[in-house]
Amino acid sequence: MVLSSHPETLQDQCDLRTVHPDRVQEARAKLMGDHVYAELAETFSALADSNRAKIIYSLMGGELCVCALAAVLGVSESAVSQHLRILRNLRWVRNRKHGRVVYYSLDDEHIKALLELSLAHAAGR
Amino acid sequence: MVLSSHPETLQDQCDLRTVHPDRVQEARAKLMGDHVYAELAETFSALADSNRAKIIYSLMGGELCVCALAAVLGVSESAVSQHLRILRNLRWVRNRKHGRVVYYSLDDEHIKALLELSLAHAAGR
DNA sequence: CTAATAGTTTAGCAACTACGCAGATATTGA
DNA sequence: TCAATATCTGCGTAGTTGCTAAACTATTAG
Repeated sequence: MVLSSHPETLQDQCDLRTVHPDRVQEARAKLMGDHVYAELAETFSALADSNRAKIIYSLMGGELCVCALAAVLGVSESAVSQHLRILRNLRWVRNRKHGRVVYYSLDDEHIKALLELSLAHAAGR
Repeated sequence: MVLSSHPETLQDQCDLRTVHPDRVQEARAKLMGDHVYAELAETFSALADSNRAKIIYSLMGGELCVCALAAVLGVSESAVSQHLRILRNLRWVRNRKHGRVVYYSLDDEHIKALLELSLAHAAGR
């Protein structure tokens, strides 16, 4: 989409508070509540770590227990456990306890599409 | 998908290095190169900030200059400029210079779908 | 040229994050 | 019950991030 009040002359300066307050007002009006963006950021930040990305990708092949994930990633079980807690709190993964082993699996069908879109974007560089 | 070697008995302990090394091996083999996950994380981390999410959402309504974005978000132009650099480096936005005004707009059609998927995920809580 | 304006960059600081370590918890086999 | 195992939690440290203030660049008006 192109701005209707598209600036074409150099007189269109950026002192928008006096020249284009309407454009700012329009954009402000379209914004949703702050909590929406906070949630968005929180959701994405769960995926913004390479080890968590590896965890999710590994879980696409089926559920895995904590120590298997630790072995796959090559980090401590403690670190994996903490990553899994973050992912679990945001409902990206769920867990199933079997004896003293806890198996984790993906909990949302959106995750695959998100990864694919992100990879597609990164590939276009 | 369900594990083919799905553990069903308590004898299936988690000492995978001796009991289920194959499962770990399988998952390790499926992993892509480290740089892929680093890129994924980098891509998502660009969206993992509420102000950057607001910037992107604002730009969906059309291009805006830096000071307009600053006014919309209610933060300094410097802060906006730094956010825009991050988004630009990852090709989420592009800029167009007109006189001394720099207009930013979205540079990737994937971004809308990503936000929608993330919002859909967050909504399902 | 000079002053003013829009934007960028840099330095510094406070807040946050990921990790390993050590200890706590939960579950099972003997 | 006791020892072993799998996981989780609390804590300290190193590294990262986002913001402000100030300096710097680029462009334009006079």
